[in-house]
Amino acid sequence: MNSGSLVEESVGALPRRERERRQRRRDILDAAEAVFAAKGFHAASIEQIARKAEYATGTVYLYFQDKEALYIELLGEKIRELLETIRRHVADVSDPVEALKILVRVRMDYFGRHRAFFRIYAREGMNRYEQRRDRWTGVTRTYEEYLDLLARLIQSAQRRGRFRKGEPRLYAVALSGMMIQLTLDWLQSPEEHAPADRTEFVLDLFLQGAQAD
Amino acid sequence: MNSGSLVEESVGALPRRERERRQRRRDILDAAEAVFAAKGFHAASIEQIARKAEYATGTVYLYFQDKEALYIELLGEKIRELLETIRRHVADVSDPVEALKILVRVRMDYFGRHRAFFRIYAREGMNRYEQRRDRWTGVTRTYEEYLDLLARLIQSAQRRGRFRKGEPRLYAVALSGMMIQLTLDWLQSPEEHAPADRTEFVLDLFLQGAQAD
Amino acid sequence: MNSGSLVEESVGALPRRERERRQRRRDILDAAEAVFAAKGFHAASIEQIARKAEYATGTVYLYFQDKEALYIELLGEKIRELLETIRRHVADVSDPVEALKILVRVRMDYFGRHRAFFRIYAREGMNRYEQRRDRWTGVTRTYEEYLDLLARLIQSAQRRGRFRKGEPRLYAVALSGMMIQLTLDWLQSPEEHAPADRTEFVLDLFLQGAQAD
Amino acid sequence: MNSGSLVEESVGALPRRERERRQRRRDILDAAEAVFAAKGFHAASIEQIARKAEYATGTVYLYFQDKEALYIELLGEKIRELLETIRRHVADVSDPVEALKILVRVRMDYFGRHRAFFRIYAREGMNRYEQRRDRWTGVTRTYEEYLDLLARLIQSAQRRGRFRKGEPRLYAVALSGMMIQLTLDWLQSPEEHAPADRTEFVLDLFLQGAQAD
DNA sequence: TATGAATGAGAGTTCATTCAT
DNA sequence: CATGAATGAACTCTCATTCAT
Repeated sequence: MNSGSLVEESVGALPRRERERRQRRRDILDAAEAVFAAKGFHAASIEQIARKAEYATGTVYLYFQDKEALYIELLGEKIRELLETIRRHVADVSDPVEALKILVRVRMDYFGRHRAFFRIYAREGMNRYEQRRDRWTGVTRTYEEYLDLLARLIQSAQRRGRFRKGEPRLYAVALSGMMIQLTLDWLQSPEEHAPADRTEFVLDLFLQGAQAD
Repeated sequence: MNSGSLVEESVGALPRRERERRQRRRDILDAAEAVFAAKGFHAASIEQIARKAEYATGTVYLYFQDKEALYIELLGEKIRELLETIRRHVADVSDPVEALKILVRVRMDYFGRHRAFFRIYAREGMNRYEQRRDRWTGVTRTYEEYLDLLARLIQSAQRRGRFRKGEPRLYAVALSGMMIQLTLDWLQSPEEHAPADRTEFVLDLFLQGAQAD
Repeated sequence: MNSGSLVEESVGALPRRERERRQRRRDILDAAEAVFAAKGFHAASIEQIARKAEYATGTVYLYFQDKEALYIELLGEKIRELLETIRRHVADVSDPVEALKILVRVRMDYFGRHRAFFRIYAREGMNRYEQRRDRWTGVTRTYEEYLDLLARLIQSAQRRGRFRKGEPRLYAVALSGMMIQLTLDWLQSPEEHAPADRTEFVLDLFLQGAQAD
Repeated sequence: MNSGSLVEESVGALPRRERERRQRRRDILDAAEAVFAAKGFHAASIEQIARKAEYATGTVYLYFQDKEALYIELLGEKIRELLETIRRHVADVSDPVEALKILVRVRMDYFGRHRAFFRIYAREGMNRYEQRRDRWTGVTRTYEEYLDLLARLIQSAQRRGRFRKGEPRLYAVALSGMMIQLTLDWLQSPEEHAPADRTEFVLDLFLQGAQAD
């Protein structure tokens, strides 16, 4: 029993080394999120990020190749997380309109809880810095997957006669735009309304706008 | 004749000095628009802007206090221009829904024709750099005026029973978000659709979404 | 007369702007020579060079693309100067052995007077830093021209039966090696001998070594 | 048996601890030779050397005080080795001219077989980095011993009337310079000649150059 | 004793801004 | 006024060295 537990010490968990390594990456990513959100890519400095994460400048470079790589990884991770959260919530829902409602709620909620990330996403989101555009393919692809998911739900609703005709991608983009702008506006205003209000507002507007006559 | 021309030199026009001064400002603003649009605020350099405008670096500083001031003035001017164009078109239209249609068309058209500006507006638009937030009040105010105009039209339509209830400002923001995102998407995609298509798409979606039952 | 002199003000000379520009380049090159000689390429810093030349760091970059470009230009210029000095002295000398004597004397003298340069030349001389090897072609070519000149004189002496057979380039390289090493040794020793002594020593050794039996 | 092996463990050899210690030093020195030769002192990094030797970065510092100490020790060891090889070959040769021939052949051969070392020796050889010149005394002294050996052979030949008069050290330095430069040139050229050719070339040139009339 | 992650000083380079001409 | 060379602070990134494990 004892020896067994000794053996199993790291079963089901990562070895300490790797665990710590990931923690530090996390620390840096979190600090980067805050700083990038506050200042944007260029105005943010590696030293600020390092200081905020309570590491030395050089340490950042042990975990990320350079400033842009850190930025991309941050964005990619967050978008992936959002996409996966949405997928999880939508997975078992067969009614596409119902699924859309859930998607909008999850997304508005996610943005409400990750304001720092949202600032980056909305304001500098798909900006590309430097020359190496290939580095961005991962992020771009994830973003496209998210749009595809939205578009497929809309298409599905159209086929069932619930939504009227029209290019599904355009509906997806328009819906996305409403959510982004309403969240941005909410972030800047002195929190009059709860973000939940805006969620239902978006849903009402979009669902009536898209519904079949 | 001679004396006449002497007198008329500055009749109905600004004195030469002032005229030239404005022309130079214009040159610089135009160059700045192109360069900021292509590279974003930080990556753009004053020297590039000056060279593009065919002036020396130092000259820029005779017309604008610093880089940020130039950026803000450019943005403010463009938004003001947009707002005034909209106002002109909407002025004599008494039906608020009709006015809204015109507003959307004018705005989508404006963005379609001022892509350089739109890149700035959408991507870095409301980003503030530096600490001095007060500098931005002018731009912010103009932007708010534009949103107010939108909101008032919506409120007007609500009062006439054409639109259903709901915070007018939220409708305004949502409509704005759709337009921005659809234009952005159009800028990045390989021009499948004409932007005009997207204009009518936005109108259909919004008007049905907002209409009273 | 007066007006004539006014017109001729810059005849036969460079305009002030260009003159000053060259002077500053000179200042920087001179400072770079001293610093590179004392520390070698890597250990020398742009800031040291700038400070020595009494300019700001950034100024160096107005005249040279980067650190390596400055280094290459410095080396190239000096070697070119040496080559031209030699050519000038040798031009009218028809006897190849006599020309060789002059060449050796000029070169030893040049090194004696440009010790800083010599340190660079001898110790790090043909080292290439960074990846861009093409940048070096100019310098390399000039150096090869110098070796060719040496080799041609030797070949000429061989044809006249003054020197014995053997690959002229090897004689050139060997002679070059003697001069370099003797100068290096002289630089490090407490100036016992005048460098002129070493010049005659090299000549005696080489000419007897190479002479036909 | 057991006790025997226990006893013999360190018979005729160093204790295991010390043996291992020396082995590690060797490993590191060998790796350092390759890396320094390929990149030069500054561009080489301790981490590269450690990785090449298959140790961790920190381990290098258990065996050498710092980067410069490692560099100096490497150089010193190699020069010592060369000096000893020469001494061994020359020890029993009574004719100084014969001994010189052997010396040149051994040295050219040594350089041909230790190109990595030669690159260091010739290109950065006597460069000193940092301020602490005293660290270099060991290397310098060994180098001087080598030059002395050369000079003594020459002096000996002079006394026997085989070589003409002249400062023996200058002959030594000149001979050294020829060898260095010819080897360098050979390293850079597309191996036309075998290095052995150059060895005989050096001997011919020097011996005839130095011989008494 | 060996490890290798963390450190942080220091390097090269850029560019907003100033100012003598 | 217009110019554009000079400035120097600030930034990204590297790497010799240290030290907890």
